[in-house]
Amino acid sequence: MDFVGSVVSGIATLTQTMEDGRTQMVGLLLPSDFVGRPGRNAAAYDVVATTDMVMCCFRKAPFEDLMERTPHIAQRLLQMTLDELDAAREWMLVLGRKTAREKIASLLSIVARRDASLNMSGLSGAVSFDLPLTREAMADYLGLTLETVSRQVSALRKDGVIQLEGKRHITVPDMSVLLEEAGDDTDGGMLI
Amino acid sequence: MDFVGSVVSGIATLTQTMEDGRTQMVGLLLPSDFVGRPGRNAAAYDVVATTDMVMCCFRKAPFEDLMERTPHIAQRLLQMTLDELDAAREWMLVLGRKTAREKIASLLSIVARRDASLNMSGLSGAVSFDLPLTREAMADYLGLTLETVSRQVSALRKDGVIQLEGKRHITVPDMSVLLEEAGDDTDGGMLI
DNA sequence: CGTATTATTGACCACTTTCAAAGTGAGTGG
DNA sequence: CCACTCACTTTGAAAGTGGTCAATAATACG
Repeated sequence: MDFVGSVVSGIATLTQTMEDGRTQMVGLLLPSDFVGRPGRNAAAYDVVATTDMVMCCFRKAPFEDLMERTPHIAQRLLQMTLDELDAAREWMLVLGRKTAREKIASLLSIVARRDASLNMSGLSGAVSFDLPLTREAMADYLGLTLETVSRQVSALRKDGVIQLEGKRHITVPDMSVLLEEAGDDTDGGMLI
Repeated sequence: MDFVGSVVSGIATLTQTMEDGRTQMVGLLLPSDFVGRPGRNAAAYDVVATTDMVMCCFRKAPFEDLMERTPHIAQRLLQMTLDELDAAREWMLVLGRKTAREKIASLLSIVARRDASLNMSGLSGAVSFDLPLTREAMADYLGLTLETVSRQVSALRKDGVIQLEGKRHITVPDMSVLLEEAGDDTDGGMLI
C-alpha cells in the first residue's frame, strides 16, 4: 500500500487469516474512517470491500510530508487511532468472555447505535436498521460459526428481542432489552 | 487520571470487567510502554499493577501543551498507538479463533519473543524465561478458565513442547515447535 | 425455470467449563 | 525446626455450549 485515505461511501472489512483458513474480522471500515498507516510500509491485514466503495486517497510520501508540516494532522490521527484502539479492546471482551447469544446482541447493539447516530434518530422506542453483513461475515466478526449465528439470531427472534423482515432488516422493539442480552450496562452510558 | 506517563520498571495489566465479574485482559504494560490518553479524561479500563512499579509521570495539562509545541511527540505517540492497535488486533485472532492449546502456545511465544529481544538472546536453540503471570492472569488474557490453562500447560509439558522448573520458569527446547503449536507461520517472519 | 448463493434447522460430538477435591510451596509463628 | 496457613496450582468427573456434518429452505439472478 503506497497510499492512505478515507472512506467516503461503502463498507470494507479488515480481516486476519490463519494458514488453515480460519479468519477473524478485526475491524470494519465505514464512511469517514481512515485507511492506512502513515510511517509503515506493510499492511498487517487483508482489507476487503464488501460493497462498492468511494475513497479519497493520498499518496503516502506527500501525505507524510504534509504531516511533518501540519502538526494538527498527527494529533487528529492520534485521536482517531486511540478511538480504534478502544473499539478493538472492547471487542476483545466480546470475543474472550461473552456467550454466543451475548455476542450477537452486542453486534446488533453496535450496529443499531451507529445507525441511530447516523440518522439522528434516537434510541428510545423501536429501532430499525439494515444489517450490512452476511451471516458468515457476522460469524467472522464474532468468532463463531455461521450456523451458531443463525441459531442465535433465530433464538433472539423467538424470544421477542428482535423482529426480522427478510434476512437483513432488523427491528428492535426495546433497546434496553437488547442491551440486557448483550451483558452491557442497561442504565445510563448511552450517549449515542 | 490527570496524568500520563511511561513505565520504567514493573508490570501492569489493562482489564475490562463485566457486571457479573467476567474479566478480560486487554493489554499488558511493560517497561517503556506509555500510559494514558492525551486529550481524554476518562480511562476506559482498569489499570492494575501486578508487581512493584516505577513510572515516569507528567501532569496531563502541561504534557498536552508540550505536545502542541513539539509536533514530533504526537508523531511518536501515533506510531506507538498504531503498534498497540496491531497487537490488539492480533490478539483478537487469538481470542476469536484459536483453541485453548493454541492460545497457550501463542502467549508463550509472545513472552519468549519479548524476552529474547530484551536480553538480546536469539531464538535459535533452547529459550528460557520466567512467566510474569499467574494462571488466573493467563486465563484472563486468553479468555479461558484457569483450570483449562493449567491443563493445557501440563499437556504441552507432557508432549515435550515446553519444560517447567517450578511453576513459572519455562524452557522451550525448540521454538519452531512452539510456533507450530500456536498455529502461526513456522518459517520466516521471525525478525524478533 | 434452473442454478448459485445465502440461510435455517437437526443430530451428534468435542472441547471447554463447572464444580469439587487434593496437592504444592512460601512465609509465619509457636 | 516444624506445624500451620494462605495463595496458587493441579487433577478429576460431569455438564453444557458451540462446532461439525448434512439436509433442506429461501432468495436472487441469469
